[in-house]
Amino acid sequence: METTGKNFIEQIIDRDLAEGRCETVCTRFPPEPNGYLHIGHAKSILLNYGLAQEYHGKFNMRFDDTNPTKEKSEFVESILADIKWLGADWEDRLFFASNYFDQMYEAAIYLIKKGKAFVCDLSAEEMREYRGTLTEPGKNSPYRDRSVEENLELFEGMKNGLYPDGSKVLRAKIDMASANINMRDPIIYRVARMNHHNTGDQWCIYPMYDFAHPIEDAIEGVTHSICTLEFEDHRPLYDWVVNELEYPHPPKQIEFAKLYLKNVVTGKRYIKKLVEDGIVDGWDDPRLVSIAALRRRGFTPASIKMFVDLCGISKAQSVADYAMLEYCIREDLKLKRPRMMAVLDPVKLIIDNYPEDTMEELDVENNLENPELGMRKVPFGRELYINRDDFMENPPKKYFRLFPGNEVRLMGAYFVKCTGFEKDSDGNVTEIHCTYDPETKCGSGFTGRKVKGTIHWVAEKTAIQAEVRLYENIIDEEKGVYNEDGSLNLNPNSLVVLKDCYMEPALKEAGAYDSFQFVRTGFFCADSKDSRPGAPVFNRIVSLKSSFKLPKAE
RNA sequence: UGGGCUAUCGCCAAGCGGUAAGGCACAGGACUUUGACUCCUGCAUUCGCUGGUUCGAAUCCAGCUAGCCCAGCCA
Repeated sequence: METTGKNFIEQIIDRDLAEGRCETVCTRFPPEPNGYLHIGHAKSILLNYGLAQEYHGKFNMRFDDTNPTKEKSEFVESILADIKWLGADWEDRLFFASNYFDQMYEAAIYLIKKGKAFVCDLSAEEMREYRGTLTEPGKNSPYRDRSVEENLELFEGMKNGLYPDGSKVLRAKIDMASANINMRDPIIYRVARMNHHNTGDQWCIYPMYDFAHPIEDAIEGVTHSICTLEFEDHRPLYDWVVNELEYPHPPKQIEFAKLYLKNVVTGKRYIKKLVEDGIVDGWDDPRLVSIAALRRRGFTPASIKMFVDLCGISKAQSVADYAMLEYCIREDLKLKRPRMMAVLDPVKLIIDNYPEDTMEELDVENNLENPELGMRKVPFGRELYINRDDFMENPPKKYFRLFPGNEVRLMGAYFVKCTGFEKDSDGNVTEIHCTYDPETKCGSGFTGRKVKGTIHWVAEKTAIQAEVRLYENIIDEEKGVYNEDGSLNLNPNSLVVLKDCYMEPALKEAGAYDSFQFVRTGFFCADSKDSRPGAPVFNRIVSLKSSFKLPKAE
């Protein structure tokens, strides 16, 4: 389960430490508060936090809030809550890029004085024309050679609100002929009157990411600034900024591949659109893979950590199998939680030789693999519900659940032998009849004979009935969530499956029954909104992994 | 026809010149009060392709090919 070697980032850190480029390690997670976190962010959070732990360094939490139009306080709250839930601890180091606006402004002035930045009056369209294309170099702005004094005055004017939005920008003076478009005199400050969630109306100029980010890292003493692959082209600019600003211990940017999940909508942009279009109920809709949704559908922090570790860190574009995520939650829960019985798609089972009007309380182990979880009482009677697919009128070979003449074990109870069944006019099985053998009671030590099948059941009289919403993950990655014309490429009606469900009464004492976790494979899950730590799990959490397959017809 | 990055089993992923780890998935078998779990077993003569260097190459060199990212006053 553990990988043998260190990942490439650890190798870089080891080298930096060994060669004295840094003495300690400081990482950070710097989201823009413009949406909820999802499984991909979990990778970054756990990577950064894990590295800090591993090297006994620090992990900073920082909001990269330099573009107020998209940002909201609602998102900073949810992001903080999700990170806490995941278990990453920033201690007392919660920062906002917006708190560094003064220092960024000073840094810009420093650059102007060095002759490395200039105020440009080109319009956005003109700027685009001057920038050149991927294959052709750009050309210098006519404002590029303004004097330091003029630039200083103009920049101060920008800050003081002398110029309308979009009329002037501050640009780094680098190289308009660079093959890297990011180096073609990039904009580092813009004029924009926007209300900022943190600084209000204090500023009418805002720094751009490429200028702000390295400064934020440098101010905080971040040693390794880990981001995703699409920023590789920005690294030369990142380095340019920390160099020109002459920071004594410049931070280093390292890029790694994002995490994509097969058959699942990953990507904040799509998730956001699904939420905004009302296709899903909200950011925590269980069909999504936002952290909030994952939590609601019953995933644990440990399972997500395990998943991220299993996926590994590399620079190769990768799409993880959803099966891996499911493996992690099964693995995490199987020994920790009581496993209880429930019946979906119920059909009645009547034990003809069991006395009417009699109920008995059976003692059943909560988790066969972990006796420490204790026992519970499960009521048993003459009439039960079993899963419809646990019975077949004409079973194929190697079907060893219930069929006429066959004997199976009712889990935690007795052996029962099928004696017959009834159908309605449509041919649907309405009830199944059987007889039980009192000697075969569980725990009695009966060894007289064996059965191949064990099925789950719930006593009719005491069953808790509920409608369970099973959700199907949204999306087939190959087709995309949205078509090119913007229309939705999936049928919303197929996403939620309502199931009539009967559960054993012990669940009531264990908590609300909607905290019962139906973590299961096949892209289904149930809404576990109020899932508490330690909530029971569906007894067949693992057995549903591979349900009985019919032999292939020749 | 520009620049950057990537390429090892169906999916992740180690490997860093000495003769292809591991996990998921899958397939057999044993065990079994969950067709689960657990336990065995199998699963790349081969590392995108083609050449070259070398006693020896997934690892070095050259040339191809494929995929991803970049022309926001977004991050």
